[in-house]
Amino acid sequence: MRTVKDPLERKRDLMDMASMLFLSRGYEETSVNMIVEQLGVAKGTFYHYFKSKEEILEAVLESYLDQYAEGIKAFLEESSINGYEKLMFVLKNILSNNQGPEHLTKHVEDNKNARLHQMLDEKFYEKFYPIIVEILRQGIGEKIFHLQYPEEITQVLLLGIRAYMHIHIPNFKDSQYMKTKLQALEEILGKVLGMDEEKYAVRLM
Amino acid sequence: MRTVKDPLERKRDLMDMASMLFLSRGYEETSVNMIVEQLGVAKGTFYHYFKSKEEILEAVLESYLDQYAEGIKAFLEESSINGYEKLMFVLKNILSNNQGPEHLTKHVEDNKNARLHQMLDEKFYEKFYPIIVEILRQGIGEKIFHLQYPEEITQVLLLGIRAYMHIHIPNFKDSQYMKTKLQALEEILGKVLGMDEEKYAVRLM
DNA sequence: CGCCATTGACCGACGGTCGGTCTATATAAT
DNA sequence: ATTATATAGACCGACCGTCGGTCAATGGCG
Repeated sequence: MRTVKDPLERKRDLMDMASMLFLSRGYEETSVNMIVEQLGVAKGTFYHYFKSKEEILEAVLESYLDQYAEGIKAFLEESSINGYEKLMFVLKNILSNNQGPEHLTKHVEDNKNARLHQMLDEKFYEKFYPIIVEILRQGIGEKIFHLQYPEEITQVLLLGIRAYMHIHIPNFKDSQYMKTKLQALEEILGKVLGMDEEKYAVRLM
Repeated sequence: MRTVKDPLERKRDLMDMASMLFLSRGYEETSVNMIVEQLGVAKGTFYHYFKSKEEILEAVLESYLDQYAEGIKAFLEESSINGYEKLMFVLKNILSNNQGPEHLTKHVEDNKNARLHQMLDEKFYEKFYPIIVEILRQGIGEKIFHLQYPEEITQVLLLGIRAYMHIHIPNFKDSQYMKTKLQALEEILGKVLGMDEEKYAVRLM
């Protein structure tokens, strides 16, 4: 049987199925054959739309992170709050984002998703770096933050926090453990951002 | 032709060859066949010593990082310097360690080494976390550092700094760029560690 | 009719397995 | 002390299923 679809729709179908399988079974453990079999299309169709398995991974992650980041950017632009409030909003959002690929993927062993995580980290950084830098600049202008290297600090924080929150060595059900992590983060951020402790405090909870 | 060797030596040979190939061609681009062909041994021999390609990667990285961390530990234990000096020593060492796998691997595209880097990061963290925490505790006892969450701060810093130093977006020959990165790091560390600015300053260069 | 989305048989390379061989050493018999 | 025998485990390479990827053929639609 041969069904011709709107190319955009077909591409979406492929990406959706790939996304589902990557999340439930891991990237390496998902074969191109599985994707096309589940969809009932031929392998050639897959390679008509994507030139490699890695390319569809990139497309899936790009699409996900674009949506995510655009949502946040839209909110920030239409609200006129200060840098401190913006930063708290974004950080809380990121930290509570145990929805999304990272979370759904958690039950799959990491070693079957090395490439996925690497690419996710890259794209996450790529999308959020400009947002955070902009916020820090605003906060510096407003004399709320006091720091000399907003770009570099954004880099360390973005990368460090992400990796930091991914460490779940102990029973990650333990909410006390998470609480301590967040408290420590508050201390670190307060210090690094150089905020006036009397007027502002990092509140992540 | 069949040559029987001391098993430890054979294992070393396999690990050395694997290491060389992983570094020069990348992990994914190195096949088990290449390793055994270069050594002139049969594939069965490889699987007699390692139960998977991934296992030899782990053995190689474990061996490398063990050596590295043990060297540092030995130095720290036989010297009786304060926490501040110890931390500077370790940080400089880590930062200048653009020798070692990370550096040698740089000319290979990262996407052919996702699993290698993931595992390297894990093992790096695993080996250095206890060292840094110990140093921070010492420095706190000596009233040099002032912070509440040495464990968590070590986590963020270790992970953040590593990822941070790996970003080489612009021409990484540009020493001014590296200098700015290090200056920013100095500022961050100074703040996070809560050091008395008059007596101590983070000096990474 | 011409275009291109779609098909699925096909390919080489890969990681990994397996039945079996060879040799060095320990043990027992002479 | 010397020789036969048994055991362990290092070593071999043909073989396997699966994978990502290719491509010539073909069917459907503007």
